[in-house]
Amino acid sequence: MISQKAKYGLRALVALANEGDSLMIGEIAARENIPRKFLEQILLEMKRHGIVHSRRGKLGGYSLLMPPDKITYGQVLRIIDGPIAPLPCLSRIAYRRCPDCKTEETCEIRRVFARVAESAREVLDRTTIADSLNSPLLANEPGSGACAKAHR
Amino acid sequence: MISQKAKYGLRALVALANEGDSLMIGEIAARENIPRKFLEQILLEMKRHGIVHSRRGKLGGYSLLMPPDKITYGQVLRIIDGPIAPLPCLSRIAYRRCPDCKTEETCEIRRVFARVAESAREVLDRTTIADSLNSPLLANEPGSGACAKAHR
DNA sequence: ATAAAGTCTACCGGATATATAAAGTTAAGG
DNA sequence: CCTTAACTTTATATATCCGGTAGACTTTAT
Repeated sequence: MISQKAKYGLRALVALANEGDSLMIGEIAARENIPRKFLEQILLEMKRHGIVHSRRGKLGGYSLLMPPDKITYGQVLRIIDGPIAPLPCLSRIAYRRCPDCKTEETCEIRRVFARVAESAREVLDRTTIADSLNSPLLANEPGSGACAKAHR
Repeated sequence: MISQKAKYGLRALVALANEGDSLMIGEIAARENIPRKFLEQILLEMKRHGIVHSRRGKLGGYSLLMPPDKITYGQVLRIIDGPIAPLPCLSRIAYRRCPDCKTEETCEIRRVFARVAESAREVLDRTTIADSLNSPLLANEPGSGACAKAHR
């Protein structure tokens, strides 16, 4: 299960992309039904990771720092929820050896979850915010969503 | 990430399948490097779900209640960790509506995670304990692991 | 009867999830 | 320049889960 926080974060990005312009936290929170103060934390975190940009003061707000088709689901999930891999010893961003488990190469269950991780990444790293837009305007260039759709 | 508990549970089942016979909790715990008392809870839970069988008293122990190629990874994970679906509104065993999210059909992120869930199930529901055995004796009938392997 | 196994119930410390609160900073507009 | 409406930062709260331990109890073979 992904966290509520990640769900909120993704929905906020989709809202920003749909708007195509800057939006205030309060406006996003209201539209997407997200607790306002919680959303603040989430957007802050995404800002620190260079996904969004903010302007302070009156007339402030958040806006995307990259085009929607460059922001992948995987990227966002890794920021908010951490590794996608189902085992620490399969994570690319936070590899840790399993403390039990004698040898990694012969671990019976590792092989299985490696396949799960691979197929999850296949979807999450190829699907972008642009693939979730309301108006399917720019979502249909060959690079992104179409590929992910074609593969299954 | 799957829980430590699920990892232990799967490894215990593989150990039982490799042995092909009854094993005491303490023996499994020692072989697989699992805290003994914790393993008790895990095996009990699997017993309640009809995966294993136990004998009490001296000469007691645990043994599999089904052939290893009938026990899927998905089955075990659902018992120990709960739903495989990344969103509650995508779970088959524990469906819950997302409390936020106005309409389920148009939820932008739901479609994406539906594909993740599908591909995870594709692996986990087709892979069995038999696919993880040491000796690849009976692991090669067409029904189970071979199919999962062929698909990617 | 006793030793050795599983069974049951309870508990515990730390981490994580989901927020909420309060006290700043910054910038626009009058 | 001062007010206001935004974002920022830090702290706090609370509930739940995770990983594990403890101890008393029941069952069975010898």
